[in-house]
Amino acid sequence: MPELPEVETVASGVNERTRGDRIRSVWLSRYKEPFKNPPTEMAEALTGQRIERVHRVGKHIVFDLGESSAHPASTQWIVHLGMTGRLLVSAADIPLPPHTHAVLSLTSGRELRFVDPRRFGRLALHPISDAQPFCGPGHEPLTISTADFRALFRNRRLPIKAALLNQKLLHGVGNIYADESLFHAGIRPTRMAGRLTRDRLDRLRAALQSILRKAIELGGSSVSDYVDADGVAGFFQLEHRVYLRTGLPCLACGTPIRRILLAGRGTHYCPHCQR
DNA sequence: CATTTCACCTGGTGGC
DNA sequence: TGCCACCAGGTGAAAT
Repeated sequence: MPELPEVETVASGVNERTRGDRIRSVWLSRYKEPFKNPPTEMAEALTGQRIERVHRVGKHIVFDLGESSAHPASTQWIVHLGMTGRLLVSAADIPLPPHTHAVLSLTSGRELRFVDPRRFGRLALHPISDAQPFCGPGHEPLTISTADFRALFRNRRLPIKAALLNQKLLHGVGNIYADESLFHAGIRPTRMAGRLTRDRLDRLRAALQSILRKAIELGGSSVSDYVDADGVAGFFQLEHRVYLRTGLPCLACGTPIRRILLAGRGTHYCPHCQR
C-alpha cells in the first residue's frame, strides 16, 4: 500500500487527530512479526505517554512521545505500514477489524489502531536518550538538491528503477512512484543509473517531486486497500499513466504499456515514450 | 563491497 | 463451488 504520499497522508491525519492526546492503555496481538521490541516492553514504554507530534520520515510514521508538554520528547514510536498496514483513529465502539495488531486507547476516548493482514508492517521504539531523533536511511525525495540527486546515482551499475527503490539512497519511493516518475521523465526503467546524463537525472528529480506533491494533494493512491487515518481512500490512482496499465494504450502515444519484472517487482513502461 | 534474488504473509482475481 | 496459479503499495537476509 504505502509509499511516501500515502504515509504522509496517514501521518498528517493521525497528527491532526491525536496530537496532545495521551495513551491510557495498550493492547498488542500475539503475533511476533509486527514487533521489533518485546511486546511487553513496547506496551510499557507507550502507556501514559503524551503524543507530542506525528510526522513522516521516508516511509516511516514517527510519533514523538513525552511525559508532559513541558519536557522534550524522550522516546519515539516508529510505525512502518509494510504493504497492507493501516493506522486508523476510530471511536472505541467501532468493532476491531480482522488482523488488528495494536490498539492504543487514548484519554480522549478514541483508539489508535494498527491493522495489517500480511504482517509486513513493523512497530518499533526509538529511544532518543543515547542517540539522535529517528532519521530514515536515505535522502528525502522532496527536498534533495539537484547536486545530491545526481551524486546518488554516480557510478552505480544497476537499473535506475532499482536505484529509485533503494531506501538507502532515496527513502519513500516505492513501486508506483518509481514507475510513474520514470514515465514522466521519459526514461526506460532498465537504463543503468550511472549512465544517465545530468540532464536526464535533473528531469527525473523534477518529475519525481511534482508527482509526489500531486499525489499528496490527492491523498495518495488507493490501488486495492489503502486508506487514510479516517478509512478514506485516495485519488491519485486516477492519475496513473503506466502503473498496472499493462496492455492498455499509452495515454501519450497509444503504444501498449509493457510489463516486465525488474528488481523482483512488476515494472510498467511505455516502450515508445521511455528510452 | 555492490547488486540480485528470495522468503516472509494474506487475500483478491481470473482460468479451468 | 473448488482448486490453482499469479499478483499485490515492502524490506532484509542470503546468495552471487
